[in-house]
Amino acid sequence: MVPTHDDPRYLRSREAIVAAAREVLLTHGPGALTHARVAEQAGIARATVYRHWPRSDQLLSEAMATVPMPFFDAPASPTRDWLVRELTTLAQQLGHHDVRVVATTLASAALWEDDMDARRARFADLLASRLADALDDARARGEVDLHTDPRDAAALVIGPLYYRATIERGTTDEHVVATLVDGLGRWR
Amino acid sequence: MVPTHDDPRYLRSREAIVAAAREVLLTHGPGALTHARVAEQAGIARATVYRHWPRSDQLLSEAMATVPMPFFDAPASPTRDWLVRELTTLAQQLGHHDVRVVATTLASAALWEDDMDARRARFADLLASRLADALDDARARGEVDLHTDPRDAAALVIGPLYYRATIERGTTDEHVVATLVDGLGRWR
DNA sequence: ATCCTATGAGACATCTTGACTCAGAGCGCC
DNA sequence: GGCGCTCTGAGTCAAGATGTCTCATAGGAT
Repeated sequence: MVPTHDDPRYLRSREAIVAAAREVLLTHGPGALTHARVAEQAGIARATVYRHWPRSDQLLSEAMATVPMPFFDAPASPTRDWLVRELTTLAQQLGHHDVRVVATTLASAALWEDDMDARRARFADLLASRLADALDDARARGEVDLHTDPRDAAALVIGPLYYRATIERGTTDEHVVATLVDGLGRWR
Repeated sequence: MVPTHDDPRYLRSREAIVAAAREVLLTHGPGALTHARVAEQAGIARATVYRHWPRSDQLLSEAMATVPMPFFDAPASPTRDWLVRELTTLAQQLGHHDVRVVATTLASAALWEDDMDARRARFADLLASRLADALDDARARGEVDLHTDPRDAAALVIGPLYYRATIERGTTDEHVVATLVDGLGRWR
């Protein structure tokens, strides 16, 4: 009666579809993400794809969810060193094609689809919160005198990396990361 | 024999198509930009749209070109004041839906289409060059000691505004702009 | 071995896409 | 005003895409 969803055949198809959707998204872009194309890439029947994800925007959601996006790790002390490490990692991840695809697709799709916008909001909020918390903590410990509101910090330090990666299509070096961190406030 | 291209009928159709394409792009997104939809929006025959722009990516190019994008004006002195003015304007323009649509569409489409990537590169280079030139000039006049390479300045100051507008979907206030400008170097 | 469920293969109607045709209207020119 | 020329509107058409449905069969639980 009720669909099981733990049938090995079901899970196998599901995995094949997700992997194929991911592949299509990353190599041909969100515009190429159709049921037919995913079925072909996965080597399964078109009807099966429809059974799992009836609408193609769900397919896109799923495909995007499979690409690991950069987040801030748990803060460490001293906060300045932690922040430099995290931003360097983030800059490096933004150098990867997969991450750029998902980031730009997210920013673009969020303007037209509600669930994509919700995903964007969660993503932005998570980054901003983690950074703000770490900075609040550093400030409480007297490690830094901030020049700005901690909630602005994400835009201030991630923004340049993001712009560099998606608009200028280049990489960000260590020196720029250090400049960004020092721009947040006076570190002791 | 040879198509004229200054026939009033031709120009009228062209204008109607461009306006309609712009409208469709801005209200329904690049995915909705089809010949049929543009024809309907423009109130003209579908075949006419094909005659003017046979491929739909050309339609997208045209539509995007109709939206005025922010650039830096000619530098004024003192450079710091000019820069604050320009960045404030830029932040305000990034608050407009039209500009966000074109910016995110550009970043996204550039990953999949060569001419979009060329457009992106021109856009990024123009912004970076104008800013770098203005900063070089300010440095030569002794107005500023830069902390970074002037070619990095665009990412450093535009990046946060761009991130704020497209990922966090918020506005940037004057104080943040001032922080950004002061982060570039020591102004005299 | 038996039953149940998911899949594969295909049929099917419908919609979309891009090309083409042709009559008629709009425009430049005299 | 009248005469050509060219562009447009409206429609047709074939090919392909899209979404639904059916049914035989294979995979897996018991």
